[in-house]
Amino acid sequence: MEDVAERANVSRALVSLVINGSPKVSEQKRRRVLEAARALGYRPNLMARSLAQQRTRIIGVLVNDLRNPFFAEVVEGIETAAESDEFGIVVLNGRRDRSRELSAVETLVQLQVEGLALVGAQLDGGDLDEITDIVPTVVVASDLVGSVDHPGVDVIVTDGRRGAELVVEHLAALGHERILHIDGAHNASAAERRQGYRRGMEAAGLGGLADVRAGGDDEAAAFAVIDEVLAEPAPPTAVFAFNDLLAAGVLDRLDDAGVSVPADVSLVGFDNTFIAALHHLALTTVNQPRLTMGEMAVAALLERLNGRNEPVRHTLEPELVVRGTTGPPPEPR
Amino acid sequence: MEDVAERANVSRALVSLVINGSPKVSEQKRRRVLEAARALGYRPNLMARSLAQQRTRIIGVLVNDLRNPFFAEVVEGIETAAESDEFGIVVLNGRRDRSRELSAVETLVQLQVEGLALVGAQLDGGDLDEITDIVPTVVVASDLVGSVDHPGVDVIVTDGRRGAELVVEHLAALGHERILHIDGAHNASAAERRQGYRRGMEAAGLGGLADVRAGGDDEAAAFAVIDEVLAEPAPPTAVFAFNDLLAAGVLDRLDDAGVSVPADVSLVGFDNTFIAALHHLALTTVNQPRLTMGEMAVAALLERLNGRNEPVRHTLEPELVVRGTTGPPPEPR
DNA sequence: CTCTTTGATTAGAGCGCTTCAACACTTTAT
DNA sequence: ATAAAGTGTTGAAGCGCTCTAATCAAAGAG
Repeated sequence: MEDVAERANVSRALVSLVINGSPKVSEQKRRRVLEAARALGYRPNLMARSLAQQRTRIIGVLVNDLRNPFFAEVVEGIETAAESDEFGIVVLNGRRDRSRELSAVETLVQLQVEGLALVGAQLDGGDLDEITDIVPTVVVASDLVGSVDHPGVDVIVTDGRRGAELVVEHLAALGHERILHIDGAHNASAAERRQGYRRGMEAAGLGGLADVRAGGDDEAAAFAVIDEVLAEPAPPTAVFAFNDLLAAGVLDRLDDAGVSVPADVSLVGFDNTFIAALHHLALTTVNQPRLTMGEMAVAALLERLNGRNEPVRHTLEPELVVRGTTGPPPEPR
Repeated sequence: MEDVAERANVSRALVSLVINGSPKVSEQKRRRVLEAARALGYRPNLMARSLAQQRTRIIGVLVNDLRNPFFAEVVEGIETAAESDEFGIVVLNGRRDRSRELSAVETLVQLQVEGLALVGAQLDGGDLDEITDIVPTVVVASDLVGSVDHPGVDVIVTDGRRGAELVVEHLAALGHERILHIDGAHNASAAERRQGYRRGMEAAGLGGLADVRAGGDDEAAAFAVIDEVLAEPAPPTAVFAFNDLLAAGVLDRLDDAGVSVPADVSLVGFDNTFIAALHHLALTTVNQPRLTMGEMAVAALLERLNGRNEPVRHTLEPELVVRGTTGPPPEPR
């Protein structure tokens, strides 16, 4: 910067003004400065700028698992929205590990991000106690334990309970009774969907048949469960998996076992990722409006930055997407 | 920091030493400082630290498209490797748009990243001319035009030419002659695969039948092409798609048209993403060792930081993964 | 008891930028 | 003419940290 100033015969202060597009700089000097900057290949140091300005215009994003297309798309939504408000984002990947999530959040805070978006995070409310008085935080696509009454945390979720109910209603209407739920284990939205599943079963008069088994968040987690239930005397006629990835795993395993879908067993996923839409899977699933979620997350953070102080909670409506993996149960023999 | 120093009755310098784990601090003061820091909820400001230290320990990652699981996994590889060398990464998403890539690179440079990893970038060599004298750069999973003889750029790629040849060899061996290639359009590795396809066709004595059509990088791009070729008098008996996503789109469209795979048409993808492995697709494809690629990318950057000056180029071997979408061509009627 | 050595601590400059108050000009009003 | 107001420019302080060189205290050597 020094060099640029010298070359353009102006002060460092003026260079700063030009770079930041201040209106009160004469056209002549502006040109001189810009030219000098170009000639020298000058690039402002964002670190120094942030330090001096006391703001970074960066939103920190912690994402549970980048490999899950659902999260990747939520992040794209966040990025797009942030961009149009002149914010940048820094994405850190928790890689399905809670302790990594914790240290990632710490890193983001130290980076002085102005807002924190936790996408599908597994943290619990307590982990955030300190954080939230420092930086506005929004939890997206997962419902942290304890975040409910956390005054510093906004929440953007699809109503997982309702989504799960829709699934059960759909399956029950088709005539299914033994509906198994393979859950998302430690995954943050697992509890909610589990609860919705249970409620749905009760509502359908199938409360006694409710059966939840521990899954996880990717295909592999499904294998063991499927092997297990197929060996039982009365295997389920329908499976509701925590998400599409898990459902894809279920589908694979059922395939291996020679069980056909939906003739023998119906299958439902969650998230409506592009995988579900592939014709060869044609997975019945529950849609979450991911781009909207990303946008709302950014909107919530900006409102906080503009002074809002009460927590906000947006619950979006899930939508059942019926494709080819659900049908009536097989005739009992 | 000031406050911490005061509370612990020491100088700011000592606080710095403690925070950075310097060995020459008495146990007593270390304790005092740490306690004061905890009590005050002190968090070092990474911006300030980087500015003072003149280093960031950050590797900038530009990724072509986060929604493509292939790239997401390369990024995970990079992140893992970086982490074990005590580097952090900042991921920016080009979202399939070259101008966005350009500005993302600019942002990363201004962020003072110590290394730049371009994953699947569409930039061309010229875009990087200025950049590479500033920061070590490695191009991963794509071959930028002009990067070949760019002394400041390292390259980590799977041999796309060879991969494409493997595909054609496989199809030709099965008896296919009319093998269509739907390419990756502007995608950076498209040219290489196209070339490999052409060579493979020549080698198999099918040079005259080589047929390349413009695709893109996701499912949608495939639709138009499939509609087009199916309407032609002699449609292909095999399709080699630029990547798995594209192949999934092809599969969908063939399905719609009542064309069965592999009985009527064989189909091959590229990348061996988890999608290809789903039993219901069982896509024959070409594997790229993505985690290894990520690791090698980081390794290359670190070598640069340690003084290496000649460019390095690692070409990894692709591997054909035969699954269920390829078989002999239908008997001519 | 003084002199050196060693180890622990600190003052202060500096990292690259922004920004505020002050300054030198011009222009307009009086 | 002079004062007031407006423009464009600049010097210098300060953002939160690190790090070198200097200082101080304690221990060991002579």
